Amino acid sequence: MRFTEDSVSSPSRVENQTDALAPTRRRMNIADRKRQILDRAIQFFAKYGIDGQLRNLTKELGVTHTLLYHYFPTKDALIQEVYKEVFESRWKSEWEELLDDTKLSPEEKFNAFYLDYTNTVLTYDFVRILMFSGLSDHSISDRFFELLRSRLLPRLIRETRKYCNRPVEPDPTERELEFLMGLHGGIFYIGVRRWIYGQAIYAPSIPNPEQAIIRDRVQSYLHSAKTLFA
Amino acid sequence: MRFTEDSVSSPSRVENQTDALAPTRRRMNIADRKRQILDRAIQFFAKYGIDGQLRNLTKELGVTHTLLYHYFPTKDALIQEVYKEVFESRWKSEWEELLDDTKLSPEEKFNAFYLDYTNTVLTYDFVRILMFSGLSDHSISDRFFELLRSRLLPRLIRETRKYCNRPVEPDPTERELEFLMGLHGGIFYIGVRRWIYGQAIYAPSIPNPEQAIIRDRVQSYLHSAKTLFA
DNA sequence: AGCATTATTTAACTTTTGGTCAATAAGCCC
DNA sequence: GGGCTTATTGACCAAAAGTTAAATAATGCT
Repeated sequence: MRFTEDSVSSPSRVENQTDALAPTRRRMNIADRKRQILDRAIQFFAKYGIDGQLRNLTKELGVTHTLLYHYFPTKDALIQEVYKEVFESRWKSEWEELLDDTKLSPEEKFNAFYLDYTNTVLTYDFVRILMFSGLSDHSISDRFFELLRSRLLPRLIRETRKYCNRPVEPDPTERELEFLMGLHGGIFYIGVRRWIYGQAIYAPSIPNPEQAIIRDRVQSYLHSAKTLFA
Repeated sequence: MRFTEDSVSSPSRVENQTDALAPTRRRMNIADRKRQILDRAIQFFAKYGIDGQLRNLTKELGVTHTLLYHYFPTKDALIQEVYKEVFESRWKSEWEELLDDTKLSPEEKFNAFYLDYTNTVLTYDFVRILMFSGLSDHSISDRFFELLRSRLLPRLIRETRKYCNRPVEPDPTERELEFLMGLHGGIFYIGVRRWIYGQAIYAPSIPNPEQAIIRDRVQSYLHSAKTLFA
């Protein structure tokens, strides 16, 4: 009922065709077709949620919904592959390298990391599918947060401490982590506002607004950490 | 398919009954029943989303799904009432009064407001239904954000400026608003983590953790605003 | 050109699910 | 306690939506 899928795009089969009139049909390479289905499924489920109907998804592709069963045994299997694709294949190992770089200052690292994180993760597909999956079963989204928790947060805390001229050794305290989550959540919320609540974020008066926003918040976070954990 | 509703609670009709054996049934006062349905519907749709099935909802109430149509003309009408209830009846006019209070310092106002806001708005029902509604059609959640934008944000910016000893008159700049949204989003993200991603927030090592977390972040926000907008 | 393979479609099945309506019975009034 | 009102139910409908199986035809190979 919700997530209406009325205005799906037309079949659009007439592409790269010599004869534009003939209803050019089928026979696509199996790997390409699977790839095409998966790509479209990501957009589709991001838009309509996992309750979106297969018949509408395939209508966007210009094929019959039964064709899906040639590539995925069940709808749920397709969705699992969508999750896998979105959550796992978007993780950048460069982030860890960046945060471990010895030539950058903590502030530079924070700025660079969160700018790239924003551009990579805070996309329409990612934010919405993460939200849909969390709402239905957070065991799926857990895998992504586990990466965050184990790979990124410790490094960000370490850099915070370096910025504050504090010793790096002991494990992050809960208070430190929560304070960091304030920054992190505030940035993630940018994606929520934009892609879920449909709010325009970009302030026209600010040049390069995304970067400026992050810069303000990072500076605030680091500066406050100095006084907060003194 | 998603949002499985298998483990719904049993009918549980045997309550406040003299004869516990007899399958005690029907005839509830019409206002009470409607109230009861609405309350349960809020919980239900918060848990399973608006695609949750009426038969499962009424199973939790111990009645047939057709009974709903005695109180609500259609499923959508019920959902609209759920939205109305969740979004409109939880708005506290006290928040505006609190922020306008002349006897409190800006910092006290921020702390008191966000603590109460957290306890009122960042509930299971509210956060999830806001998210579900945003994902399906943000025209609904817009109403809530409009309240936020027109009633709360200007006051929070005003208090920020007072804290910074800056003039209150001109309209909030986009940079100021975005910086405030960093705080606000970080706090809302507490609810997202807890109620959508199922993550435990509370740090056992911190006494009264919710208040402490907010205090840290508010102090950071205000303090940074001073240097940021100098 | 003809044939074999198999991607794709057509038709059909099944379950789910919102919704309707007549039948039933709980509670109230006299 | 008999009857009236109406809350509640049970049987049923139709459309939606996942899934299956057989039929069709595009493509590659020889």
